Amino acid sequence: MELKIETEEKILQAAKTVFQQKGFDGCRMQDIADEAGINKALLHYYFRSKDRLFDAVFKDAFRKFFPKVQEIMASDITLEKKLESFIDKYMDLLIDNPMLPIFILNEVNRNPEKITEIINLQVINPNLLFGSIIKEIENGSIRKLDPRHLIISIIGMCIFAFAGKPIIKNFLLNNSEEEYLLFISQRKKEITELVLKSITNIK
Amino acid sequence: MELKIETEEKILQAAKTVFQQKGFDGCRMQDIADEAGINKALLHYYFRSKDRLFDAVFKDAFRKFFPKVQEIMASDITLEKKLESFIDKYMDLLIDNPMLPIFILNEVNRNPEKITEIINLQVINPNLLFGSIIKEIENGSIRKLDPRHLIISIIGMCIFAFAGKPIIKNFLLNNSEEEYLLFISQRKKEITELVLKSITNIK
DNA sequence: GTCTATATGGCGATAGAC
DNA sequence: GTCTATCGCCATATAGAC
Repeated sequence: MELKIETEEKILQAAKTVFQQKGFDGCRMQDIADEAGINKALLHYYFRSKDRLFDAVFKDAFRKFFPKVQEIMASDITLEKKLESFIDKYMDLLIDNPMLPIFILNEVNRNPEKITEIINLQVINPNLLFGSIIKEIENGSIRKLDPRHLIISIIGMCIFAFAGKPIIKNFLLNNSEEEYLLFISQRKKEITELVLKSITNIK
Repeated sequence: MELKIETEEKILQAAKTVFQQKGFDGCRMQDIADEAGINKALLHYYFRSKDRLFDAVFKDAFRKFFPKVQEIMASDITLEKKLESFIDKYMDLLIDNPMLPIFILNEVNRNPEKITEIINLQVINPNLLFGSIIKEIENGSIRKLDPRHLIISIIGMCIFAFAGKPIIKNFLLNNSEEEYLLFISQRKKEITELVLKSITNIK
């Protein structure tokens, strides 16, 4: 029935919202039922247990956490453009899903074994990007650096602006939501500038 | 009595360990009692409630999360040396407390009001560092940039190496703990290099 | 498929003996 | 100060009517 599918989708959507907000341990099945506007028993009818419902949500979120960068990386633009494009797309993703980083990082640290299962589903090929970077190093067009560290640095700079929101807001921005939004809107440019400056080969 | 103090300290130590590992919601009073090698009722005898015990642990952790940088920033060394010294000390702190970032970030996001209470205890003066940076910009010795973004970038780069450990290990380092430790040991130098390159004023 | 009612277990907290 | 035993509640999960 269409109604069946609609309900299942409604549950997944509600679960996504509540799990991301409160985390697995802090979330109650009742919270999800309320958010979905249905009864608690229906959750178990569709997903059998809290764990299974969580898995469905988590796998989706985890996939999203790693943006589709294959097209960017495979394309024929300069490394600078690739990095700029990556930061641009990743920040957009985080703006739309501000709780995603803290959600993923938290669950993955509380339950590190889980990630090992998921990795099999998730075919990520960092070598495409790494190859791009190494080539530029050999060209001499950027300075010698470890591509893995560069990527981790970029992701860290993007993520912390969101995972650290309450801290940033309080200590740096007078606890003003408005100033925080402004800060986030500047962030793309600031990160891109920082990264591009940092990889230049001028001594 | 000395015994009293010893027990209280034992509880705090155990609570710190377990809360950081599992988070407030995922942690059970029984877990802490086990870790401390005492009875569950004793926890309530000393700290009355889970909330109060958590507050004691959290305040301590939060204070630690912001390293004492006053001396560094107030000293008479170059900005480059200041940043290098900050990264050095902060990374050392995180190496000793690898779960600290995910713990703080998680709790602060789940309960953003809490930070507003704590901020009153915590006198942080970012202006000391910011002033240092702004002066160098006016000197023309570093490029024009927003000091706030620079700091958030540095902290993000440091933190993500730890908060993202399971992900980094799995996707970048063949799930090898040994390689991860190596990666962390290189990280100080990589971040410092990246930061110092990024702020230079050469076009 | 969706609901109400309930079983079952676990957790925070307290009472009370020693 | 430290323990055992227990209360009272709340969360997951199921039974069963509609």
